[in-house]
Amino acid sequence: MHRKRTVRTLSIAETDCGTCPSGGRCWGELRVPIENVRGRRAAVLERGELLLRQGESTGTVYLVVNGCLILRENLANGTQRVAGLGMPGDLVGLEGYAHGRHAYTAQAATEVSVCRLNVAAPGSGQSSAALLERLLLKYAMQLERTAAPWSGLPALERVAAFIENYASRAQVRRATEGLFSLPLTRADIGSYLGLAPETVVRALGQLSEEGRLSVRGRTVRLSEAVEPASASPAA
Amino acid sequence: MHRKRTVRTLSIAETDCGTCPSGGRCWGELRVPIENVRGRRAAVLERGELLLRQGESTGTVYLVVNGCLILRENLANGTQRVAGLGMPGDLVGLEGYAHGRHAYTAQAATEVSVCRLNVAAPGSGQSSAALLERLLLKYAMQLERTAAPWSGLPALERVAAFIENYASRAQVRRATEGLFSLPLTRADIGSYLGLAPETVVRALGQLSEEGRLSVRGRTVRLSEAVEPASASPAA
DNA sequence: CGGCCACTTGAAAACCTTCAACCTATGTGG
DNA sequence: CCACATAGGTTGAAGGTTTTCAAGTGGCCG
Repeated sequence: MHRKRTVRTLSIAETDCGTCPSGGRCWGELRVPIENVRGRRAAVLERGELLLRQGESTGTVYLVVNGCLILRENLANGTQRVAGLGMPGDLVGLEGYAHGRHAYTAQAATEVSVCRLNVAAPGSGQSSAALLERLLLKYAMQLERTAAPWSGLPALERVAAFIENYASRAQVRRATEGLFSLPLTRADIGSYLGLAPETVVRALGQLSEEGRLSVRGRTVRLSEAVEPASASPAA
Repeated sequence: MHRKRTVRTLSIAETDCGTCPSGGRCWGELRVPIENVRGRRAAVLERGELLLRQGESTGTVYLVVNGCLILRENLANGTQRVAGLGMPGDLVGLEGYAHGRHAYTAQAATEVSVCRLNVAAPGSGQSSAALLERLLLKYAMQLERTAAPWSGLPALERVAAFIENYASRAQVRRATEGLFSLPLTRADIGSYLGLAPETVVRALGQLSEEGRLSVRGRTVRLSEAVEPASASPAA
């Protein structure tokens, strides 16, 4: 194909959401009038162009005005998946803002116009309130976690990912040496992961057999961090 | 069972995150010191207690300090699913804040302690910046959408839900009478939904046959809102 | 002790993926 | 203007995984 990989230095103009032709529609059905929010309106991206790339370290946050962005994520095992869409009104680039590094590549699926938002860099304390930054950061992290990384995976991996994820969010490890108690029933886990309870049972059993963890009832012990799995040059 | 459905009026005390025993750990690995954030520390919820209920219309936002909350969602068809977990550092109750109505019921899976945050009601413009509110609202909506509603569904329903979701986010309907162009390949849709491209093809075909929509290539027309499917007394 | 709930296990059925072939539209070069 | 190349789309059949159904175990509490 001949997809243009350029991120043109888009023609940019100061805009005030109050006077923007979209009439604040991008901000959704809010009950509050748009007044003080200002953005930099960037011109249209053509189909195939990239707005940002995974790994890039810009803190720019964009608001999608029109069109559709595909958010593609390169997985550690070399495969790729579509992690989400950027639709009118969505904010894109928050992981870059929160972590200084974009979690996915955003490619225009149609013609897309975006606004670059004027958000102070995290930690600078310059923006209207320090609280704002803080909540933004929180949210970005939460969002990222919610975008379930176990979407297309087989049941075994889904359960494994869930356990790992739970352990990390529960801040296990340091304190308890990987031994902890899972406060969910098999049915709850299944409901969360989109699996039948029986499948959760069998997956846990198999993970036990494989030595990736040990389970007895709701007590789980994680095996040593067997997590690298990254820069392997396999196909 | 004998689960206590009470939300006790918890013993509440003003706290400053800077002097809290958790030492700001709830806020995660942030690069900025916690100074101005204040919360109201609520006492511990016992296992089984509810922090908030789906449909309730309070605008309270909580920060989980310790423990694990299960977020349960009652679906329109009468079934229930686990929509997520509330773990230490997570914000809970933002849908209530954003829409004035909680999207799920939060039940304590372990002993849980939370802080009630002092966030001004949306629209009041009282908080440190109007921008703050706005970003919060945006985020809450985005979060909610990201928590893919098609998690455990069969392929057919997943594709149907995706199309509906796309159409609504693309703000179709009004303008185009349900006729629009899907800017994704079958492979992209599959990758997003965790399905094989062939499965997407077949699902679209079947949805067409069933009259729920019509597809030709990337052109889609939604049928009349055939969405009620709610209060049917079927088993 | 009996009941309930969570958990476990096995076998059959349903579903989805994979593999392979073929079709269609679009754009390129002759 | 046509032939060809390519990416996307479609269809069929085989195989694997997950769900469903059914039965049985174990622990906790009244």
